[in-house]
Amino acid sequence: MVAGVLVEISHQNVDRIFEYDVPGEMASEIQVGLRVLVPFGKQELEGFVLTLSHQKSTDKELKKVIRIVDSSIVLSQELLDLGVWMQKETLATLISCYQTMLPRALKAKRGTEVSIKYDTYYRLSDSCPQSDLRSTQQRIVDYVKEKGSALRQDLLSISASSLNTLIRNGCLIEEKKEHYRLQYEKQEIVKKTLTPMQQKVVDAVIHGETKPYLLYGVTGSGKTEVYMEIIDYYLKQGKTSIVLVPEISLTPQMVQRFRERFGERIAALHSALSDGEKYDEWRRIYRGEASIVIGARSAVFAPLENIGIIIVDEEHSESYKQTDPSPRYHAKEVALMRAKTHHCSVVFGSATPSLEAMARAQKNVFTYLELPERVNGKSLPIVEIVDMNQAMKKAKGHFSQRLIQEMEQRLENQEQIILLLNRRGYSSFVTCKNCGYTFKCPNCDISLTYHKSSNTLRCHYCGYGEKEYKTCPKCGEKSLNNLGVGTQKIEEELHQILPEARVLRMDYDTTSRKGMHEKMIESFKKQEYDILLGTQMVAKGLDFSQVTLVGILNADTSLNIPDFRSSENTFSLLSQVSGRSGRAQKSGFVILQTFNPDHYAIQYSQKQDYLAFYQAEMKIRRQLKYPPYYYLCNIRVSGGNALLLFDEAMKIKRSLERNLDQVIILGPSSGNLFRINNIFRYQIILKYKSDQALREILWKVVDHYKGNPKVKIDIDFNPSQML
DNA sequence: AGCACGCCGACT
DNA sequence: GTCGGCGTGCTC
Repeated sequence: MVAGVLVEISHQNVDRIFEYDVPGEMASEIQVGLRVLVPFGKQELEGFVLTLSHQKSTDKELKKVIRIVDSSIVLSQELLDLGVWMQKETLATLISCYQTMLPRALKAKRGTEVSIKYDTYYRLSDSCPQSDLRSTQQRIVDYVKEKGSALRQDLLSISASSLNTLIRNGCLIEEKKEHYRLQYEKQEIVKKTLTPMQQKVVDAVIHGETKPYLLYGVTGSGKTEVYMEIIDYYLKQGKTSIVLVPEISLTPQMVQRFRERFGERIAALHSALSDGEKYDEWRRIYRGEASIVIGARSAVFAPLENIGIIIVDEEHSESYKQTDPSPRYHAKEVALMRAKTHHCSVVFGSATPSLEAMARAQKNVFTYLELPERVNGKSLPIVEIVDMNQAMKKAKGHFSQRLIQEMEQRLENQEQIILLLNRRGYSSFVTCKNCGYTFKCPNCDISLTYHKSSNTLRCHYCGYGEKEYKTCPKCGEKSLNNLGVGTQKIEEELHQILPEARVLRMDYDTTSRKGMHEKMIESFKKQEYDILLGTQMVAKGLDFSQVTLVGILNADTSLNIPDFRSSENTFSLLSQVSGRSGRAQKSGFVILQTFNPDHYAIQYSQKQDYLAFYQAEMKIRRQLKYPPYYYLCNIRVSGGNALLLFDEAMKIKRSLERNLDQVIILGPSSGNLFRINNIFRYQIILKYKSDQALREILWKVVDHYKGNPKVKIDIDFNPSQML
């Protein structure tokens, strides 16, 4: 037999099937979707078996498969097909598509093996006398009899010596069972009664057409309950579910809510798990032991069969697009593709739907559903804008008089406050007030950022660092200015303004230790603190009943990012964080400090009017030919020689101009990330309405440069950001 | 990605 | 004359 194998190297040159001879003794075991070890040139590599046949398709002598790695397949036919689709969609290598579908422990890659852990169990043998044993032995036998099969550790705790005697006498038979690193306690099943509006949405999905749905639900409208009810319906039909959430909202609390309802039917896949734990969860899913998978982007590849529903929560989140390592896939598109093969519906939920999703809803590609009211019957919080251009004069640090006044009142009433420091697109670079000198990375054209914890200036792109300077290296003046505020600075200010307030600071520094994030949330919930101060991470999903005030310290930093989605992202962030206020009995209030009080994203945030924002933003997108009116594609050309690179980029542009019509071609431009780690880059941006010929032509470009060490081509369809 | 083969510059 | 640069090509 001949096996067609795709080896583990992600490179255009070898991203194709290589054929191997299957030795006779392997013929009965080998299957498509298994990993095998094969000789490849001088090396030995792992690869996936993609085809099996009785005839080779080359004249060359075939080498032999060395061994089979897996006892059962790691990629089903569905996932193998999905990979081929992804490869065409993203123009990445096929092997990289398969690698991203699997937990690290199963990626065809040598040296990544994670050992399965086993527990030892005992059951009674037929020859075992049921009575007339010594008393401790009898206790063990009774215990095993009652349980059917008992864990060694438990029996040891009764009596080690009696256990050994029983084993020696052949009374107990040893069994090995897989030990999952994560153990779940059985939960009381909690089910909340749905409001009529929630029920209506549930009915629409489970009894309606099999198609994608967009669920627009304001913050606090109880979307999660709706998801769970839908999942429950399919669970009872013997079907499985996928729930995608942004990594940032995949908190233990969130998983806990699902576990309270569905117990051990839940498998959670998130970055906090170790490789071994992820592998265990993957195997529970694979074996059908878990039928509801909740996880971030890559959970869309969960090895489920018979999927009944796919839910994408916080649909607007940019985290569903993979940017950095290729394949640059979009989990929402993968979800739609899997739904198509499984003939199931998809629910995209958000309080601020992406323009793309909303536009699809308006064209009835998605069925539009809404939850316009909060479950507690309260109206959305009132948002007050403070114009910082005026308020600066009387402000203390970053706090306007109005905000301080409101905070004092909450402290008096023993209510809680959330403060958001919008750090998106924010950098704390160091400049000289005297001569304007800024510290830049010697390898990248990027300003260095000040890191207080280590007292160093660091480059975010390559990690280069140098110690902090006291004087300007150019003019020698002692007038270095640390631009940009961190949460630490704000915390210091708070202590001066409200010395009695108990402040909890939550940012990447304080939550990086494992488990800190949830600890902080718990202690804030218990009202051990008055004020929760943090970055983006305080905006999402948190549900604190005692929070009645949200203060947004700087609403507009994210407006200044040179990206066409900056308004959308700002509107979304502001809506999300405002929604943290007034979630229980008390009404919520929001103070929004801004230097751009007239900007439409700010204005509509204040009014909490998503639809009006949507319409305003759509007009702008149409004028500027941006999504959802046009698709975007970013072609990145990078390499070590800037001059040669520009020539090559121009060649690509001209060739695209010759071969494509009705496509707008911009660039090549260097952008502000021109040089990173001494690698230069240009980008060409395409705007297009229909992509019929585009992928084929771009594939030819990729093919032309494959193996060229001087020019690297990276293609990103529908990029999430375009800096 | 690795690794070998091959064709031109500065050395014992 | 040789050692070694990295351009080019191949891996079933």
